Amino acid sequence: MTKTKSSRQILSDLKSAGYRLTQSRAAVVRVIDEANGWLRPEQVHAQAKKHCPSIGLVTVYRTLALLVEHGYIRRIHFDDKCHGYARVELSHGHHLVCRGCSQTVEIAGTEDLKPLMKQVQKETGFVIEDHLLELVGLCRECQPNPTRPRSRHG
Amino acid sequence: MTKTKSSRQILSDLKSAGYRLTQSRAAVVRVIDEANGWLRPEQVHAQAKKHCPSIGLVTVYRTLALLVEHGYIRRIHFDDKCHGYARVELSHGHHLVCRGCSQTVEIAGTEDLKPLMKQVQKETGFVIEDHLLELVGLCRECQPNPTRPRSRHG
DNA sequence: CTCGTTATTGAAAATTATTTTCATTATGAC
DNA sequence: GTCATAATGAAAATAATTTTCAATAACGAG
Repeated sequence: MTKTKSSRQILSDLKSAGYRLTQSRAAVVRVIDEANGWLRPEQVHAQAKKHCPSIGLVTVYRTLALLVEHGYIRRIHFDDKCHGYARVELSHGHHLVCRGCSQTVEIAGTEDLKPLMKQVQKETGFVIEDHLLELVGLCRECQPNPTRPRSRHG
Repeated sequence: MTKTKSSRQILSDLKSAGYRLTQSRAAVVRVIDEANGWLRPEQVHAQAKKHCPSIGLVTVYRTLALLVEHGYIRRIHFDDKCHGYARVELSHGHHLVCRGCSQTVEIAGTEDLKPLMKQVQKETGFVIEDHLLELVGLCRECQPNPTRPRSRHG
């Protein structure tokens, strides 16, 4: 249902909104658009440099914030201090994270949440616009060896 | 189903696991136990000081990490850099965040996710141990005035 | 196309949550 | 009580993110 906007469309939207159409912004938007999962700011920066070699990490942060602000992308939270960013459509996929090896799998099936959302809307009066589900567990390979890795804060 | 362990029980579990039973730890565990929602490390520290005036923020962090490690509490993520911690039982409640005023509401009803979890386990081979659902929307009060607040990164 | 205004940028400094280091303290076994 | 050592607190270190500010580039007017 929620159709992701193309790079071009996002840029033209921003232009209409009064923002200047800079190479840096084009680069970041393009990177996000072409990625098929979430990216950390550093990764966005690395990729964006290919299209706009002079772009700085600071501008990446600023552009990401702009895109979040305008609802084109969504911020994703992780256990360590790093955040990730993904196109809005992608962030709707559920997240399955392995506690053992940290691999992350995207799972479809937002449909299953519909009834829950409806119920919550009724009970709380909130209008729900977005959701993010993170499941944590052990993948097949880590199950025989469920060592709890001294999570990245050590 | 998931019954929260009492302060006392957690402490005695830790003792059995070979950890020393210090005043600092007792204080942190007690604070977490008495809170009826999530707390940021700073808040835990402030509360814990009432029971153990000498406790330092560093020890709070260490104790929280210990409790997470052993599965007594769960870390919760926020848009800004601050994390929150809550008893496991609480963290299983779903999270409803208002995009307008940032208020966060805990909602029960993990049951609705059971079928989804089962399906995912079957499809992916993961053993799912925990989950975190964040719903984002607008609360009743913010609905008439859906100004997007320059999210806390400014 | 050129010029001027001004939004945007990059680099470096600043900020802030969290972690590490290490000398000191307090817990628990004897 | 005494002792070995896990645990602590203070300060320094770290790392992601923001802010500052002079330099640059986008784009509307001419």
